[in-house]
Amino acid sequence: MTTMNTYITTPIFYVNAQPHLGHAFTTIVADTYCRYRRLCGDQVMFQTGTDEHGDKIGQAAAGAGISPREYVDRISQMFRQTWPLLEIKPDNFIRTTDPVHIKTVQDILQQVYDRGDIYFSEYSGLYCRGCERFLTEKELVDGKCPDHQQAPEAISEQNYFFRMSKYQQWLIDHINQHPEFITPERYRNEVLSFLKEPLEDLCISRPTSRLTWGIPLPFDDRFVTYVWFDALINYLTGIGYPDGGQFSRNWAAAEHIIAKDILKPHAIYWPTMLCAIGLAPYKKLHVHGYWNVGATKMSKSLGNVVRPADMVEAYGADTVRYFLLREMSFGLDSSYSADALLMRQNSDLANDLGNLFSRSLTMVAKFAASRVPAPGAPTASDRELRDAALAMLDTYRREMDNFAFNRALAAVWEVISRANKYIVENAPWDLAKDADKRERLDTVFYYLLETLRLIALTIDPVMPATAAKMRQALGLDAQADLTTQAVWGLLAPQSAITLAEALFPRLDTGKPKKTDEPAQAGEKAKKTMTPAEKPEDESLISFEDFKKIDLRVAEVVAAEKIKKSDRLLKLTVMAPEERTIVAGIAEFYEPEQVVGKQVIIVANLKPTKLMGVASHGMVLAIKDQGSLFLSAVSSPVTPGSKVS
RNA sequence: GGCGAUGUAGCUCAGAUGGUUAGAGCAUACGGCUCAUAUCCGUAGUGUCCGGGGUUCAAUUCCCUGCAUCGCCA
Repeated sequence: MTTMNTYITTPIFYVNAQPHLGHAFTTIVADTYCRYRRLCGDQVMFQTGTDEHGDKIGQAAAGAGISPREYVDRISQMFRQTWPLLEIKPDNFIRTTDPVHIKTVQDILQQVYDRGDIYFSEYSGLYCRGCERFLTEKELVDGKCPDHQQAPEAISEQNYFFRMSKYQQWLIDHINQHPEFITPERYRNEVLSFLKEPLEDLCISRPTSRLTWGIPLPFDDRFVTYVWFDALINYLTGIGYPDGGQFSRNWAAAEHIIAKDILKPHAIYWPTMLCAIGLAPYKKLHVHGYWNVGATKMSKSLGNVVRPADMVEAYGADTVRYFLLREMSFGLDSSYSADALLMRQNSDLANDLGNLFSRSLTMVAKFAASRVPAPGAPTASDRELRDAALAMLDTYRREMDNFAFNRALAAVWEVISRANKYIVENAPWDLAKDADKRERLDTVFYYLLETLRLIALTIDPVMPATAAKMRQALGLDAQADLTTQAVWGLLAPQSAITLAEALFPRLDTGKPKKTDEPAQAGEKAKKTMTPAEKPEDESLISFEDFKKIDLRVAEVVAAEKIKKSDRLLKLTVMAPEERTIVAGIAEFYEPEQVVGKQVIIVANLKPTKLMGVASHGMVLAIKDQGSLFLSAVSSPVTPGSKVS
């Protein structure tokens, strides 16, 4: 049997913001899928990394008063340090500032240029610095970029263009001939519908007069490379293109995992670029949806960003991984909330799986001297449990192959539920009282332990630490393997099992267990209140309340007066992402006085419109005897730093 | 404005080439067990399957239309 190769990538993440839930999800999916493929015996290569060039990076670095190099090193490091917290183990972490990547990008540009697929042309239009691209008139709302609330600048410039249009028909044919090229189907349809209109050529350069933080074009040093053309090539660089040992084998097996916001570059720019380079397109593109936070979108400018490190600290890596994969139907949006996570933790993990594991092992310890007993002849109940577990393995594999992690996990949990039922059906505690029923008891335990073994096997890619604990308690090899271990009856009778700690704690939901009568509920609330926090505390807030306020340092990079308003200034700040904040300080500050200042902002205030300008946050200022002073930072810090 | 998707129990969602009682989990109520992390098992519900019209013996499922939400495009 030949070994299958799998090459999985996440996007390289843009270092203009710290890692958040969205980044974490993509990377958890990639890691889980990689672990799953390894379990199936594949040779797997898993790559993630950071994207570090472009306008916004240059600006953010300037805003922080450090060099772009220092800036990208800092943020890239945050990504690199986040993944181990989530039990994510990439084989390669690539950075677009790596010398080998820069060289590869230049080689490819030269090659495509030499073939005549890059040409020089003049372009004039409205350029939005926030988007780092030209906008069409129709995209503007009130003359401004709808995403950045900024009037674009009219720019006329010469640039290099990639003949993307030349490959349009080829791409349409390729997608039609390969139904699984882009999945789920909704995104494939979206791309095909986009391709019904003529494709424009892609501008792939930026003049150094406007941007220097990028890869110089090899054939014209007055320009640097457009970030997407630079970034996408990471997928090749990371596996040794053009002649690294494993390149061709890995490239044929390339599967990219992305969120839906970067569908176009991956589904359109990238395949046409590959075609121009003379390479086959990647094998598959897997597109997932967004995580909303509660009922609203998670966005940098709303300031409701969920940080993976915080989640892990609160719930543990396995719970976070399980929750995200169980809750999201791949391709669709889902919403994250602490409540939903607690529900999963308590119901699925602590009550169902954790308790099943705990009660089973305790009973084997108590009634079978911590040894795996030898099974006797199976009854209908035994066979039913075994068949359910074996059938689950098939469903599990099918759904995992399909990226339907939620369904794969649902199938596993059906067996967990089935096993809990099996215990009640067979009541081992009763069997244990009767010496004549010894064989029956042994059989029940054996079937239970085998089921747990198979459960541990299937959850291994999703919850590696938990699976390892289970395997250890069951006295199994550390190495899980779906190709050899997904059969019934592998546990050796007489082998020892060891009691383990509870797999998952039950967490306090912060709600009373039952909804009592209103009066009683009040009574209860009183009881749980400590004397110290009783009556007079209405004007005091708890530390929990305080923690809700996301205070950060922001650096003002631009400021302008808002017409028809005496009091309002429109500020553009980096915190660390760019956002617009309207501040009522115009009576005290001229726009040019505030640019460059670092101030403290409330970053998670609900956005509001003031004089027609959307404001994403609030600048803190001090009022004193009719004057007003902006909050200040005692020494320069990285924009976006938390204040607490 | 164009194209597309979605709208099912309190919540999150599944589902049927149209056919007698429309499902799961969570939440709720009641009952049972005691091995177990006050866990587990059982029972009980509740739904104008978004509104309106049409096709049909029969539609929640097909068609049209309206409303709502969302996505892509312009």
